[in-house]
Amino acid sequence: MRPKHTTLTPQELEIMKLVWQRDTATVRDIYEALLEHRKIAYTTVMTMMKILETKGYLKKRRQDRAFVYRPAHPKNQVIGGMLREFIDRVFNGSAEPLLVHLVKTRHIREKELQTIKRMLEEIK
Amino acid sequence: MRPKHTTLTPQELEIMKLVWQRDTATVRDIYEALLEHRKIAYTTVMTMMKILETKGYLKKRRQDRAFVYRPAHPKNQVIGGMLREFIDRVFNGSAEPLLVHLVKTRHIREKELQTIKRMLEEIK
DNA sequence: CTTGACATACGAATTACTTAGTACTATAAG
DNA sequence: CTTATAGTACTAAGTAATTCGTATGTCAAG
Repeated sequence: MRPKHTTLTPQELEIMKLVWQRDTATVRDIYEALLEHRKIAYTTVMTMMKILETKGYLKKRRQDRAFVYRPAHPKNQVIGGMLREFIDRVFNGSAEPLLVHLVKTRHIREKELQTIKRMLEEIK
Repeated sequence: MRPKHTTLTPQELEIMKLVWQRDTATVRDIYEALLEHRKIAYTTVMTMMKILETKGYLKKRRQDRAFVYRPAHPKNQVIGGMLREFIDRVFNGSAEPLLVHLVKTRHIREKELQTIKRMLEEIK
């Protein structure tokens, strides 16, 4: 048996990103946005958004004939959860080895270091 | 159709971690290690390791009656790939918003900042 | 030689994820 | 009123991931 994803699956995430961007969106809105990047059927988007609703990531409200969806949780919270899950699964819960990778692959450079410094200062 | 995972799935990762730890391992080695944390069948482990071999993550060699497996690629390389895929998928390829999350959730503190600083110095 | 332990090979079952087709309904245009 | 349009509901189907059972073979102990 395959264990259920506790966080967003790749396709779900793709849709959620678009909804967060718009704050409210219809199936058609998302369908058209996705179409710019790849072939996809309208009903596929509908199914995904229905799933996202039953999973508690989207709320819907009827407006005229169509449903208008909006995020049930802020982006930061959901993405944060995904990051936490990733760190737990891949790095056994500690961020430091993750940082090592980021530095060695040059994802972190001086610029990003300044960002971190500034943020740490602000928190204090 | 669901796109094929280019990186390790959760269960595959769990096994790979144990193999990297040991450098070489038999199905029985991994089976016993996994058993300490959860109920699992011997053949399940065998199947997973066979899959990992066909996917190119493990190499096997017969020794007496059993196969001895060893990693086909260093841990750093594979984990690095997973991290890259995650950053691409979740943060559209840029590490900075990831860092923002790490700071805000207190995964990065002064200690980790020093680590980064030191590593950046060494690379220069 | 027989039997038990242990290994692999093969295949099946279940659930999740992803995609999309068909049927039906309601509104709007002519 | 009829028809085209646009929406939802329902169903189905294919692939991937995960788990494990059964069949089979080999070796060593008694």
